[in-house]
Amino acid sequence: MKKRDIPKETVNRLPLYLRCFERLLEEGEYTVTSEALSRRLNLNSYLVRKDLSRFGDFGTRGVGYKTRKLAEKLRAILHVNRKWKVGIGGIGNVGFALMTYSGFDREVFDIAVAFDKDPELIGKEVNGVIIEDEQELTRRVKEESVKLGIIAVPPAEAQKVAEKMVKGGIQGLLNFAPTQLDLPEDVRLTHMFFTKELETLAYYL
Amino acid sequence: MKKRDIPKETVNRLPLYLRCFERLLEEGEYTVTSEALSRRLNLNSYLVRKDLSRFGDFGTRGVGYKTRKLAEKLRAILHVNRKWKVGIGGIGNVGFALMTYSGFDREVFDIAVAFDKDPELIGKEVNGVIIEDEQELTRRVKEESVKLGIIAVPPAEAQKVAEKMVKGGIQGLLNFAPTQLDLPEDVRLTHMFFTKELETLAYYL
DNA sequence: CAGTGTGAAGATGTTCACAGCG
DNA sequence: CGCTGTGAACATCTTCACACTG
Repeated sequence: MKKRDIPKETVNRLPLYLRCFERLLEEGEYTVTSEALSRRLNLNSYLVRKDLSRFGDFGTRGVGYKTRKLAEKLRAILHVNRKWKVGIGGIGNVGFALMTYSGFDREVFDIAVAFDKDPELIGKEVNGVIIEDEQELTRRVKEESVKLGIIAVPPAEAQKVAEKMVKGGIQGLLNFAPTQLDLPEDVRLTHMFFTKELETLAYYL
Repeated sequence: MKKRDIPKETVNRLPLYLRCFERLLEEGEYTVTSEALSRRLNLNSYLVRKDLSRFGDFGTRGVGYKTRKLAEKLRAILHVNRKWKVGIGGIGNVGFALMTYSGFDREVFDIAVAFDKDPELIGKEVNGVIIEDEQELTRRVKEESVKLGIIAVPPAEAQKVAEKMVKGGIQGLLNFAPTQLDLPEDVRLTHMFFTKELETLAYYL
């Protein structure tokens, strides 16, 4: 089960499968076929089977997949069967929205620390978390063993804040600033860049 | 220049190239080589050249690309050399953050209409736009010829709101609700799903 | 002669057909 | 008998080598 052997496209789909199994469970469906799954996700059933089979023989021939079992397996594979502390840098509109976003499961992704450089914001509480001084970022992230970070500062400061996070021991970063970051190879980096997505949409219209 | 012939991965990179050319222009760099571009974007220079050459012979052999010319070409290719009206459904934390987000160029993506079903919000003004009743969505979107939409409502309502948008003539949708949408083939759909990205990061840690 | 543009080779990802198990 | 799991075929995307040109 070496991570290098799993296509990254497959990994990108795992959260979709997980969500689907969780929803099915809520709906009282205890088994599901690859065909039914593929219809829900707008994929091809061959692909669903290939993806899931990469991690083990989870299905039952002639029946399909057990929703409860698969949800559990996928949570383990994705490491979301535990709590991850998350640190946010920059509490502007985006940072604030993330701190108060109700879509996260706080038992999995727990926003434990938040930073800004604005003295007006430092010390304020948002959704149970006190905003701290950005100068303390590295120290506090290390202290709290935060491993996941979110960059929500303006583009000009993104690189600097990202470096502070990495220095604090952060291993995965979600970057909301519309700028490229130059970080060590071993730091996992994902971009969320609204404008880029709108531009891509505009291309096709 | 049929859209079908351009790999979608290339299209996904066009906004990155555009941003890079714009930045170079600001920095006073009037030409740039594929090699220098590729270093900025963490890509391979062969790929940069292949991507750009799909739309025409934009480069000058022995020199590189002219930043101003390429920025203009890319804006034309992406159709961001004009104003697009954008409609937002759902003014919760995410919708509000988007309405006040400073990263959009308002001359390109202009949030023209915003909707919510909460009577407390309807009639309020956010960043120059008055929030309207969600019941009016289809009519108003049609009236204003809005072609791009953003879904920022809770997942349970996303499908319904998306259908209203499509009925109003919207052709491209950016969905922030963590749920699959079932829409006509000809509506372009992109998902922005924070939790999915965090889960993918967690997988690799 | 430096740097683009491009056909061909290579890598990655998806679809298919069907063997094999419950 | 139905549905999974999987090698093989196919499609897509990236890298490479180099011809070509300003």
